[in-house]
Amino acid sequence: MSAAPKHDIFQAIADPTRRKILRLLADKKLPVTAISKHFPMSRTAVSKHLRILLESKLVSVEKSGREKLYKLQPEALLELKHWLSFFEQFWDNKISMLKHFVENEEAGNLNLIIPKSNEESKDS
Amino acid sequence: MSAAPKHDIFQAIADPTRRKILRLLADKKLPVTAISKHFPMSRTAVSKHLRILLESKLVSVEKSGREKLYKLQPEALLELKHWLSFFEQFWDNKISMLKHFVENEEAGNLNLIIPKSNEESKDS
DNA sequence: TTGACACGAAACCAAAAGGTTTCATATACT
DNA sequence: AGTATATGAAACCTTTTGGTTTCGTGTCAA
Repeated sequence: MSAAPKHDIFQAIADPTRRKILRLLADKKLPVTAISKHFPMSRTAVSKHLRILLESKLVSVEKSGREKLYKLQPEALLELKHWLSFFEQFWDNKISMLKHFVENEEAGNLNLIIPKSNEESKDS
Repeated sequence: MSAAPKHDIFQAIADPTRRKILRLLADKKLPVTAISKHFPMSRTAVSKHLRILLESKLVSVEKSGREKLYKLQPEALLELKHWLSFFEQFWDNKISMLKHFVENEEAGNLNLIIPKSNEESKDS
């Protein structure tokens, strides 16, 4: 036994409930009971979703007294990001190309200058 | 009728077969039979996967004689990208923050200077 | 030490997902 | 005209998924 993940990240985020859980955990660590307040289903059901998120490393858990605090582990989304980056190459917009470059250089030799925007940015 | 999607993009990419199909279509338009050559399952099964990809707008189809050519529609992945960008905010690396900025400014007031890299980038 | 709370495991169930085979239809080839 | 190719629809089957309820265990508070 060991790291055979059983649930990959793509499966993990396929379910809307699980995506919403991830959003909730972005704010702060939460125990199961608190999380399940946000859903029209039993605590046990939410618990099962959390197990899947755990298996795919999207959350971690930490015991605190009689509670178990679940915490977002956003780094796990890197795999998804990487997968996406392959396709960005095909959608023909300069910004995406820039980002693709940044992705692959991974914090290499890149200078960035962000001007202090004293002008309101008009969208479009 | 109409755009009630039934299959969202998250579900669509949850299946490994469908992800592989997307990769194949990145190279070029292909008919079902050609695609199914790459998989240990029936053409009909692949056809069903394609229907799901169609429903989520990840591919489009174009009739050509007796064939139907399936084509990648990478823009559909924007939704995924957008979803991801929310979480990048939480993963603490400067590059990701940069990309988050780029994302939200949408080609706004940003100066980028990419030096001609005469030095090999050592991955740390 | 007794009771209340927080939690996951187990057994169960209905519906959805992912396959199969068979069949009908449209197009192309000769 | 007649045969071969390309495809999707239909009916069917099995496994997985997402939910339920019930129960046992650990922890905290009196």
